[in-house]
Amino acid sequence: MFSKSCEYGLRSIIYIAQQSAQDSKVSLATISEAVNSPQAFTAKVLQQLTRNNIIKSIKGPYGGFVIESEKMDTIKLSDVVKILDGDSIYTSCGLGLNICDENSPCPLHYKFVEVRNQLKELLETTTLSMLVHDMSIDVFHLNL
Amino acid sequence: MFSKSCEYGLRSIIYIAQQSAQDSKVSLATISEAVNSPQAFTAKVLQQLTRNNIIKSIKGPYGGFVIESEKMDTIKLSDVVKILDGDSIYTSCGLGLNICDENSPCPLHYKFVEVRNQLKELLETTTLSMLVHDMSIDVFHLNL
DNA sequence: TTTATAGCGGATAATAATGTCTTTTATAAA
DNA sequence: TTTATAAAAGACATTATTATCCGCTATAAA
Repeated sequence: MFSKSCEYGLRSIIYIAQQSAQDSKVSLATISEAVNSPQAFTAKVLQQLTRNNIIKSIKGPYGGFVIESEKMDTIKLSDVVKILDGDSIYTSCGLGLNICDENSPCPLHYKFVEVRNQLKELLETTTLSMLVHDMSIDVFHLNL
Repeated sequence: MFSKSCEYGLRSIIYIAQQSAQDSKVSLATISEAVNSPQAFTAKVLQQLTRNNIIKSIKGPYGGFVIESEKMDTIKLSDVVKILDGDSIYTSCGLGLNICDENSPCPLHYKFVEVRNQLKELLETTTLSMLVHDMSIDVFHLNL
């Protein structure tokens, strides 16, 4: 479904969001430990999210990553996916055709559109604050 | 979504099904031309489908690939996907976790299950005969 | 101001996916 | 039986993805 970069990015950002909601910033080491992802590789992913103003990085001792609280309910999962994987998962043809739309559909087009749209809907309607507030951390995990 | 192998495999098998329905077998060269896929690579994919008894290959002059007519309505798209990509697309966690189910869900689990199930449903309920009979070849294409 | 810390950036390595080429095997037709 | 044809099989090449390493930069605390 998603690339490893995107999987690590999504897990990381959900974790950072949970921690930022409690006013605690988290280091790369803490994040990669918490979401069970390779540290150096995760660093690259977080750099991309930082450059794109999704998260804020703080250098130096006691540094780490945070998400500013006012951004929590504007950042959607689709923003993260778009940065890390592009939006081809929910725009491109299931059979891999370059041209496939209403006007010139592949045999699976109409059925595929439904699946794609449901995924798109899911990613575009889920904000970080929803993931932080609607879910108890006891029930939902990020690291197995 | 799917690997290139799987995309080529699906396009090829739909094309072979359409031709077999008209009692004409098709060569690798014809197939890769018709579905716009790299010939040698497509050969490997078709070999896998042959070994798994999805299609039948005929060697020698005037040889090629066919699908036996009685198989047309038992072969589902999910069979092809399973052989070429496994079934992880509609079984595995969106965040890439190894353990993620009802008992131990990731934060996206319940929403993801819906998308996965819709995809699963699509692949498991679409047979080759459906794709051959319900669709005019004039409207639906396989090669752009 | 010095020092230790933690993220940044670039280079490099390992692995997997994608794609090609060449030889062998089966077979239909002459 | 010979010959031409087309798929099978295995080796090889290329590219993309995933992953690691190291020196650099910023910064908080002593």
